[in-house]
Amino acid sequence: MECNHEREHEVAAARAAKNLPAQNEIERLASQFKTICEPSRLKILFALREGEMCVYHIVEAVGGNQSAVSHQLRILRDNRMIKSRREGQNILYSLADAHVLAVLELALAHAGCEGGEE
Amino acid sequence: MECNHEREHEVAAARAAKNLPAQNEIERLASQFKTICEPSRLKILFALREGEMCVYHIVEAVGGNQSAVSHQLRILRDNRMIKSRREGQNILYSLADAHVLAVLELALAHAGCEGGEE
DNA sequence: GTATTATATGAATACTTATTCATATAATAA
DNA sequence: TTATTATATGAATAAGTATTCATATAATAC
Repeated sequence: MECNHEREHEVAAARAAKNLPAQNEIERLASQFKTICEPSRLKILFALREGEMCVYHIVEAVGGNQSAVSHQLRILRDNRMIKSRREGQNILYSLADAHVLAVLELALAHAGCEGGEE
Repeated sequence: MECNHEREHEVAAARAAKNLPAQNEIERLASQFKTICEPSRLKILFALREGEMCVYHIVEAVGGNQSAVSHQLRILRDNRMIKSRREGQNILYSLADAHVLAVLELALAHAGCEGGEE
């Protein structure tokens, strides 16, 4: 493989290699996306748009069983998508910050426009 | 599990359930994020910021072997993140549209601010 | 103290997916 | 036609991960 392209493309390739984000930044990005690439976890995030909720109510809102939801909450929390605080016997979860929502809404808008109106 | 919270929280849960995006929309979102949650694929997308490139140059820019890159290009293309056109023996790839870049840049900005300056 | 309720978590299983290797296709050159 | 170059792809393997089940922790009530 030696590629018979114009030099223009070669330059783009060299610049691309040089302008790639650092490996650790790429990996951080990847794990952020990995955190929100599962329907079960996306549902939790969308549910938390309504505000702080305990595990029981999250389960009610998104379906599934308590153990599965708890595991997913853990993953979301470890990846800083959500935060939690204890209140008596309950643990209340909420979105970590506005950025999370921003990415979701942006992607939602993108997904929505595949119908053709653009 | 019966939850001893104020009625306020119950209402949030009910609204959350009602306001969840439709299941098929959730799944479409999930697969979009799944498409970009792998470092190898993220690198390809970032590389293509510089413009159209053939497979050989993409391999040069992101590393790895040709087969692996081709497989990832396929996944990116099937999920409409990139598009391709043939030019002689080469296949030139490019970003599908500006939305892709927008999500990446937004996430990149988010990732960048964990250092503390917010 | 014991009982109950809310949540978390380790381990096992099942599912998904990335990567590699070998080979196929498709364009071009001779 | 055959040879070469660029890219794609099926199959196998290996790595990752979601879900379930059973159990643990932690707060509260008795």
